Amino acid sequence: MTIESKQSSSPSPHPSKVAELSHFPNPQDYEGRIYQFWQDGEFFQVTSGDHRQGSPPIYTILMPPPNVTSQLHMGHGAGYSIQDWLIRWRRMKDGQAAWIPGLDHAGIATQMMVEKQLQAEGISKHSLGRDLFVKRAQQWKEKYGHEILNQFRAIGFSCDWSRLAYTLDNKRSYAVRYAFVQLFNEGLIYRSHRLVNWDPSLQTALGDDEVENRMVSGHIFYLRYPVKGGDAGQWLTVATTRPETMFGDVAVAVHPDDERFQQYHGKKVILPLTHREIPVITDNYVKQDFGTGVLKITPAHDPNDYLVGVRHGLGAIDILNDQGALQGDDVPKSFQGVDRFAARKMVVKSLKELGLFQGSDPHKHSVPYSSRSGVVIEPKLCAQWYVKMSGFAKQAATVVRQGEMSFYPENWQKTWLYWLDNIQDWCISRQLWWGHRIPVWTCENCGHVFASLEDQPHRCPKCDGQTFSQDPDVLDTWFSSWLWPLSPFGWPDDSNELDDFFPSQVLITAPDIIFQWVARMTMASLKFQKKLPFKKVFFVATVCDKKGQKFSKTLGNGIDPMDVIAEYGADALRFTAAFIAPQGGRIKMSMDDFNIGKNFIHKIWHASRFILGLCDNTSNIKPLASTTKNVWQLGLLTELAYTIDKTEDCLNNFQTQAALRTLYHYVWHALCDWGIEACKESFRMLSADDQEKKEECLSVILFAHECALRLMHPVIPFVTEELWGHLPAHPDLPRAKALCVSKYPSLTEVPSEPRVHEKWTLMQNIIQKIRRLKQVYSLPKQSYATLNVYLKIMANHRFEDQEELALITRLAQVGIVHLLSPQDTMPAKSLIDGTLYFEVAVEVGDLIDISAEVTRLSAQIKQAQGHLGGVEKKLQSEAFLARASESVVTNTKKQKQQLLEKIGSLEKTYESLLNAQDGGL
RNA sequence: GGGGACAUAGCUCAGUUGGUUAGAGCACCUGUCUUACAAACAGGGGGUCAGAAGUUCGAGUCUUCUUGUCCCCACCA
Repeated sequence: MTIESKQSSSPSPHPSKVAELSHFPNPQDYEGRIYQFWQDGEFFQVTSGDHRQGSPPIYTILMPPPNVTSQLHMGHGAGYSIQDWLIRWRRMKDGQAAWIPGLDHAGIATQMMVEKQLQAEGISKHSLGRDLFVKRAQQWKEKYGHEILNQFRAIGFSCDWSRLAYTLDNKRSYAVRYAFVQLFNEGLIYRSHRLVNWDPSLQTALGDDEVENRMVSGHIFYLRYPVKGGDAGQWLTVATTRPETMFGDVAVAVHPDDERFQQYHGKKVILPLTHREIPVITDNYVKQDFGTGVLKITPAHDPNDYLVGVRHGLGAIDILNDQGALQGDDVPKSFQGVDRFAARKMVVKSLKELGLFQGSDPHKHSVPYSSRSGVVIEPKLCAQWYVKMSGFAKQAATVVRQGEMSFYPENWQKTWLYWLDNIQDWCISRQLWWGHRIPVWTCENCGHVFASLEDQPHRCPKCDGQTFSQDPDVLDTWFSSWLWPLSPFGWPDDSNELDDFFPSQVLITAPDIIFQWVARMTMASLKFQKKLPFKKVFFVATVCDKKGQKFSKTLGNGIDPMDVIAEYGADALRFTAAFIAPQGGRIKMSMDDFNIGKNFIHKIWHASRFILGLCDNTSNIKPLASTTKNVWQLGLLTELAYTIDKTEDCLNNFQTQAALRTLYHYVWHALCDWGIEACKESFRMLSADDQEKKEECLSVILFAHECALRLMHPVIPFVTEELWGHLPAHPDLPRAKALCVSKYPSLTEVPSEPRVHEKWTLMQNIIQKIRRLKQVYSLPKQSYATLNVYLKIMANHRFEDQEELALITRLAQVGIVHLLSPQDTMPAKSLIDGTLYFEVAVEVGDLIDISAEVTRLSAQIKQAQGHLGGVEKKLQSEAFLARASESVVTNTKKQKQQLLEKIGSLEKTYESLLNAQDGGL
């Protein structure tokens, strides 16, 4: 079924087609109504299964599901606007396109928001209990999920709402369990006791990607550890940024070759404050020239020390509890329960009292922070679940190396490969309550540990036992996100939907989740479906404030899309976001920028008003094929054809900014500045009874205008849909029920003639030069209607048609334009300008003193001669003639000829001006 | 330390196999309420393309270095 055959049977969304458009577009008058119309028409819903009867596969884009932590910000607004642009474009082009909407439960981020909320209410999460806490989180999700969906509609996103998926709903949860169980049974998920990133505030392990390293100005402290059996005052001085971890020290290490410490090899030192004895070990890891050359080894609280500890079989002493306070048998009584930062000061103070503190130096170093809670991460030894990544990473790297998957901009490839080639296993367990519960069970009878697809397993696979305990932890939120290319389509059940929508065509997302999300989706799809989830990944720009700082809640520098919509309208938001978004990199955005979009909408609104006005007098609109097209008409249509061609080319390569600039130029300049203005003049020149010619004008301008609406619709859907409804249909542009499902203009449907376009451009240049002379020399306005203008054409275009000269005359607002042959002499007392292709003279007589023009003309001649000099030098160079391509040489020769002609003509004019000046004196 | 960039008009940025005299939007200046649009129209001014060297007949574009800014990854206690 083609779109065009769905002829209008539903009521129009518009109150009245003949109603005058208001003077100023007010988006609030129509945006809500239009969106309702789209929804009622179900225009964005995709019927799956259609394509298997011979239609092409469905063009699909997966929306990166926004977190339900809070409402959307302009970062979403900008990134999603681009997606909606592309999906609307494809829908109009192909007849079907699916944008799959979703919401992400955002495990840790949402849990934190709920905890904060509880804290504000004075409720502790533990007193509330797990079940009630999850209920609170669900309420949070309902509230913000609802708000987000409202925002989507307000911005005009054309998602297929019937396919809305949520990472924590039943189907998606089943997919998560299925994936987990499969990987578990294959041995790709395992449990391991090792050092993890611990967030003492949220009291959970974090993935490496949830840790943010910040440069901090701190101190490096020098602590003296007395040597066992040594003289009083004999000690080794260690350098550390974390004195409070000394109770967990298991050794001090020096470099084996460090001559300063040879005598201590094999000896022991006494840990101050606890009097525990620890060995002096040697390890190449120690840098002799850093600090004191003596390193304290604290395996339980430092990743590097951990490795040293493992190498030397030292064991580890954990001295911190889950909240980050000191605790344990090795911690002296007075330090028990003291927070790590308070303990730092206490240790320094105590050592000072003992004379074992040797001072401190300011020290800049990087400190890991939780990107969630913002507190300092504590490395902690504990058991967590991991996914073995090496196999996944290899595959994901290979597909990119072999060019099966590509990035826009492509430089992300290196980042991708570097990460995958150095990948660490993925820690997927979190000590949280909000998320997918880990489907691992322990049989209480035999102790067997197994993963289960069932909500509640019935019997132990090993001993038939019937009571089990489930792992209390939940999965990393990305463990559901990485299934996103599959889970919205019924996976893992055998599903036709999957055939329809998997793989999708392109992923459009922010570059900062390339590892967490993009890479892992690639891995999951390759693993579970043996296919890439998408072959192209387009990274949108990051939205920042004017200073280049990323929008953030804490800084309060963000822009709320709803504020933008209230002040400027959704179309202005979308247009502006697309217009200022660079290719990659960052968008520096401020509220004022949305005037760009607002102005454009204003412009297209008024163009429509004008054309609607023309339609009032003429009911008959001819097909284009039946019209004889004059220069501006064919010129405009050709420009339209170029625009269609270039836009398509840009969009295919995700060059959205170039595409939008092309469209902007067409609408504002080609259509409004030149097309409509020429159309007005044509109407004025035609006699009242020349109805046929007027109908031809109308046909062309209406066609060019409706194509503009169609071309712009994916970017500014509301205003174009609204205007489209007011304008009469053009016979060459069949209409569907709505603009959003009408056909996108295609090159083959637009008459074009490059030679005529060239001529129309030449005429525009001539008109601009004449206007320039009038204004630069401040000719009195009263004289305009009687000005004589002389025109020489050197380009290969003929101006025999009086209508064309008349059009120049009218658009340039002069009295009359006379055509001269290139050999003729320009009249005396005139102002001259031109290019290589033409020359114009505005005869001014004694209106103004032309001595200034004499000076300007001589400067012009000089400039042209300079240019000629350069060209001649090129042509005299044998190297140039020998090595430059033939077309370049030909062009250069042609250029030389044109320059010579121009200079000749200018000199002639110069002479006559001089004579006129003399004569006038 | 490793990697990725960026540096073009006052501001934000285009400039995709090197090829006429480098463009746009905003801002600025001048004129105009010309019956779609003053949120507009018409016109104008403004850039030794960060600096240096090299490759080339020819460099904003390619190579190297220098300077300045940003991002990512890793991390020395």
